Amino acid sequence: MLSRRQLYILQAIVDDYVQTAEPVGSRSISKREDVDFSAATIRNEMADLEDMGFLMKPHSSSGRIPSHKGYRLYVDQLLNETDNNHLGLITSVQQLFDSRVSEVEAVMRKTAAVLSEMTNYVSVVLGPAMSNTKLKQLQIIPLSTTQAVAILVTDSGHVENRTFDIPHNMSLSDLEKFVNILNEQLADSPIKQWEALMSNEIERLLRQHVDHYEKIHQDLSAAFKPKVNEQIFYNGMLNLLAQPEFKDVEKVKQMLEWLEDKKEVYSLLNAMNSQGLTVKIGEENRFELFDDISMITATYAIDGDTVGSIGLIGPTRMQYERAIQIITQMADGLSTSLTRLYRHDA
Amino acid sequence: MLSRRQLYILQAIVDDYVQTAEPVGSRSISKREDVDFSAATIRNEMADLEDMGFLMKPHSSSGRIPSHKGYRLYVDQLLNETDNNHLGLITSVQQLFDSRVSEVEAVMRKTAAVLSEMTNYVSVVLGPAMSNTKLKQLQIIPLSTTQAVAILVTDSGHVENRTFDIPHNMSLSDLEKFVNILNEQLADSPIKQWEALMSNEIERLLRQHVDHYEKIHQDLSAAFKPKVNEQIFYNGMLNLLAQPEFKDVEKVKQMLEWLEDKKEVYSLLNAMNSQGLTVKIGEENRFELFDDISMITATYAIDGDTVGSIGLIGPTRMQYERAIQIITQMADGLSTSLTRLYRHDA
DNA sequence: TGTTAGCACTCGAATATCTTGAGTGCTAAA
DNA sequence: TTTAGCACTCAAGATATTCGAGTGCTAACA
Repeated sequence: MLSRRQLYILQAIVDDYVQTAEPVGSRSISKREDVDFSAATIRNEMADLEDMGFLMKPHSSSGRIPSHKGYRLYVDQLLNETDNNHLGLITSVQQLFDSRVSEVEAVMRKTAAVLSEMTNYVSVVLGPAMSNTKLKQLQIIPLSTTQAVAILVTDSGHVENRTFDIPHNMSLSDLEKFVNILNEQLADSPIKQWEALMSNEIERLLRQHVDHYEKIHQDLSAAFKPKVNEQIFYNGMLNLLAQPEFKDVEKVKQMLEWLEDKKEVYSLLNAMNSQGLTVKIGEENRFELFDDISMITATYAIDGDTVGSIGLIGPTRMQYERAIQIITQMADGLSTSLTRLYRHDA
Repeated sequence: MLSRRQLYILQAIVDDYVQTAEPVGSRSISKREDVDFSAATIRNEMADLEDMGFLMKPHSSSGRIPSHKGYRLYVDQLLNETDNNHLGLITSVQQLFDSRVSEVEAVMRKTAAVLSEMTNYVSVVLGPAMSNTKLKQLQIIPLSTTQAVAILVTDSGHVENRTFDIPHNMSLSDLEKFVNILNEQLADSPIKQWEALMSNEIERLLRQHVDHYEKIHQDLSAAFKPKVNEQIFYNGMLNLLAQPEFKDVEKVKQMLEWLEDKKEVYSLLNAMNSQGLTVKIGEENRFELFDDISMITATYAIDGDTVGSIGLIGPTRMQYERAIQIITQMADGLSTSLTRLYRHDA
């Protein structure tokens, strides 16, 4: 068990290092006002903390930097004690959501923007999983004799559209019939049940009422399949470049490559989905490449159901306290905002 | 006027330097098979070329590199002479457009992706100016008693949607009337004329048939105003990082910042809009920051009318010949593909 | 007159050497 | 248990050294 003093020293080192990105020496700590023990004492404590694995030295005669284990302790134990309410932040976050943005996508984008702007880290926002939304209306608008647009509107106000070629042997009235049937049958059923519904009754109905159904089905099935994949929004990648840990172009490249491959980010974020606030430090992360990168995630909910998550990516040397405050606030605000947006059944 | 031999040497230097990014010395040129004059001769010629401003030395005892003027000459005179048809390229570019992608946005994205993949430079694609497209249909789909989605479909198959709050004092039947009037009046008129139309007859009609028009107008005008601003698609920013001219993080940062501010890129691309193929070398560019960056742009057209442009951004030390070939092909393919997409009046 | 070989000279880049100072660990005394 | 003191370490920065690719110039040659 760590003594009060040891905790103090660990905290001091993390705080210092987070700010300066330089190893922290015993003297610099002993100079603090509220420290009444000497540098030598601190050195002894440091040595102990190092033995326990909370600190490291970049080289044998340098100051200490926190190890991952050190950060972990800091985040888990030292942060909880601190006051979690810097009022300035809260209000400014809440303002964002009060300005009643009414498109889901706009809200997500804005969230990402604010998140990265406030923290100077990279923000990732995973759009809400739409699997529970229901079809509100399906609409076909012909553009010409050969092409038409299919428009899917969900009860959340999410709109998807796809241009498609009208199959040769399909008349306009056929098309209308086709759409009507789909509309009647699928309206108000959750998108995730479509596949199942489709293959049963509906298929029978269609086959019965629409000529050349088989052929048409092939051509159109793609157009009417909603993409359920949630979108990912980034913001503030440039912030990363300002950090000294990215002074090497090669690393920047790796990082950007990793971010560009959204699949990876997606699965990482998704994995955190049921866990509320999460702090992954350094190699705890899946992405082994980045030893000195941490990631904080938080989830947001609609009507109490967790539907997505937002994240912050920064150096392990991160302002955890501030970042956690901000991301928590954002997640809360996002939840409120989305719940309001989705609640049409008033 | 430059002699044949001087042109040859200039070309050799550009070609070499483009590949290696290292200053080119006289000996390395004299070693070429088709060179039957000595290094000393080349040195003399080089000195002359330098006097004329086509070459530079990074320092007094190094090999030569092309100056902007040198690149300019290379692009303007030396490239035109060469065979412009490496068959391999052309077919592979054309294939892309044969695969009948049917969403405009998808085509633009794909264009950007292919462009950067083939060249290893950054590609910029400016979406087609939609000012000539016409409204096909305007549709309102209520989500609840308080919210609805407005959907605009243009004759090009472009769909835009916006969620909005239904004004308190507006009944559903009012809303329907409202939409019907707009539909009747605006259908088949080009989007750019909307503003004008709106403020005249239509406003009168609306005022006549819809209660509380003034108040409603305020709330809804935003929802029905199409954003005409063309989209910008990038691709291949990572390619840049591989270039030695970007080994400095600071510069990478500047570049990404510049690209992120789409306004600038937009205006630059837009300025090129009426000029077909364009090659801007180094400081000829508006963006003075980047002395060693070149930009190639080409325009594409729908039915013969230029509607947008695509660009490639790379180091001044660029494979101009190849890049020009590729971008030209892409622009052509894009024109064909879009013309086909927009031509519904068959 | 144009071309070439030869040679002294230049200068960046890579490498080695020196210096400095922040920081440590250990010891011995308070 | 704490602290002062001191020898020791090592990265980082400053200087010096070496190396070689490349130049310009001169003089000889065709």
